Amino acid sequence: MQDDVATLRRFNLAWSQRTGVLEHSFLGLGRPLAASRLLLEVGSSPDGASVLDLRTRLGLDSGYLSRLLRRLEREGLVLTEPDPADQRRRVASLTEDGRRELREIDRRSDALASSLLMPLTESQRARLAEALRTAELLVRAATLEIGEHPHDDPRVLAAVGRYVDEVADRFSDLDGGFNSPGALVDPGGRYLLALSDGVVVGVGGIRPTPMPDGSVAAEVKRMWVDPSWRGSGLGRRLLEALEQLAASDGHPAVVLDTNRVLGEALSLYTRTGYVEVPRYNDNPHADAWFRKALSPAAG
Amino acid sequence: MQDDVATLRRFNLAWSQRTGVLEHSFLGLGRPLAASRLLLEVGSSPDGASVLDLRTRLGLDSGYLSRLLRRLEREGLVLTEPDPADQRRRVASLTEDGRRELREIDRRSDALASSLLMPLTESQRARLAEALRTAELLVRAATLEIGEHPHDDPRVLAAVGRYVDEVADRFSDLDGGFNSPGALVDPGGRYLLALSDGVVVGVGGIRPTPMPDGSVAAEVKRMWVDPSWRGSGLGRRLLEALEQLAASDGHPAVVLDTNRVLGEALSLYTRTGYVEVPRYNDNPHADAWFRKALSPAAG
DNA sequence: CCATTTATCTGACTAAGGTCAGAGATATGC
DNA sequence: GCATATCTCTGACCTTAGTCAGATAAATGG
Repeated sequence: MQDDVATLRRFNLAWSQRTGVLEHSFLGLGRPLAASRLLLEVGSSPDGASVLDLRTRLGLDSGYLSRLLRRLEREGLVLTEPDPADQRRRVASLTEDGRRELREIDRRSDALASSLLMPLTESQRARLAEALRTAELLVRAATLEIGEHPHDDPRVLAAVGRYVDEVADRFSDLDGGFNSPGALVDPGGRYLLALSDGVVVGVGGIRPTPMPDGSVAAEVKRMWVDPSWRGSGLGRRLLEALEQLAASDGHPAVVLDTNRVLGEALSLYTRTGYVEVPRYNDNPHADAWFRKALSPAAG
Repeated sequence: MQDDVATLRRFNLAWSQRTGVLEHSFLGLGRPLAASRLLLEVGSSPDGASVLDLRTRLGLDSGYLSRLLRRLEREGLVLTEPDPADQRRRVASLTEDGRRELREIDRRSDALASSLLMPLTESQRARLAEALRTAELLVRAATLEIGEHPHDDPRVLAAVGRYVDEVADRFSDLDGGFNSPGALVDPGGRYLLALSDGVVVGVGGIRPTPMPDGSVAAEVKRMWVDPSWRGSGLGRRLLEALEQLAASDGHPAVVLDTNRVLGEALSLYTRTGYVEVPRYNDNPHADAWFRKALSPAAG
């Protein structure tokens, strides 16, 4: 661990010395860094962003943000108009000049990144890119936020939708039951989202389910991990968080069904203490059923 | 290449968002960032640093630097005294309090790096550290400076010394000829250093050498790459730079001797166009001799 | 309809970061 | 020994970054 800390710090020093330039190149366009960042943020959503939105995303004081916006307006790069739905709010969007400016910033950042890669051979570049991909995934994994969200949160619905799309791809005979949006999430269930920089990269839910013996257990449903996040241990963390949720609801056990085609999932369950049990439901796409008892103290 | 540029930029964004905090934690000690950086820089050399030195290393305006130093002096963290060798100059060094403060900054940086690694499993941490090591090596390789330095530059002598130590380890019967410092570098030779952040990570030289056929060729001598830099392509780049140097001196060819024990070196030579030739000197530790003709236009 | 809350903006203020023009002292070249 | 260059410092000045206290206008709850 101490070695890893030293490695991280050494890397960070070397990296920031070389890419600090990259950040400051925004200043090369004769604009303070904060203004450039704001321009980027306004441009990140195609239909503009509300001032409130920008404030939370950039973490700026409202007075400061207001002045920065005035500056970009004076430069003719953004346009702010009242929000028709709520006249107190204002939405900022890029002008044509603003979009051009954004492309220029993008071009410069690309050029700088290119100049850093240029001295390397093809195979070195590939090794570097691979290392950076790995490092990014793991650093994101380390700063992931797993939290509960209401069943009707649009992000929950969207994530479950992606889960269903994937399942539908694997079991092509499956379509009927999933076509109505209401069937995707259970209003009686509780859902967790894994967010990385505000982007949903994983979802999972539990819902109370009657067992053949008359008891009620928490059933894990709709567990999905973004393809680019597989192998990062996120599935395991989601599962553990769901188990905690179930325990805090007083459930004696967690159950789930799966299909043996999904090898990774199967091995996750057995590795984390699940034991195979007889069929407890009539899901036609399942061919394996698991159960894990929860310690009553937990939660 | 375009993909690699995008990967680099994505990584940089994710990384700087998470470690910007790390930088700003210096502010946590109630001191502006510039003052903390100055403190670090003063502390980096045990005997203190001249104001001139600090100015070039940090790239600061002399007036600004002066004020920052006064501030640290007021806080009792550094002490500046006139340089006995040149009374115009002043050298800044840490006080006992300054060293304590530096340790505190170090401790905090460690704690922050730890907190980033904490959520990861042991194996994830190891993977991340490995990726960061690779990325650091390659990024350093991309920003390496290879340049000529006088044969009596102390850094050249030190680097050649390390080369000799290593050779002496491999050929234990070798000691006599190398013991006098003067024998290590040839005043008639030209030497290249590879510098990463000012640290020597490789060396190589050429010197005119008479060939059996009466012509004179440039002989590559004292080529050495820091162990942590092997596999980064540095050897090849040094060799190419030496060839350019030889060509600019008007030499028709580059020659070198080596020993078959040094497999990596051997394969570098054959890969880059060297062909084996008969013995051209009486080096008792060599058992292979190579030659590469230079195109007269080059240089 | 009125009190309260919400969203944005303006004005006043502060610290940080940095530049520029000399002043003053010391070293160096001739 | 004198002109010139070098090194550090102070004073004046500027922009950037950010905070805080209201003012204003629109929405919301009752």
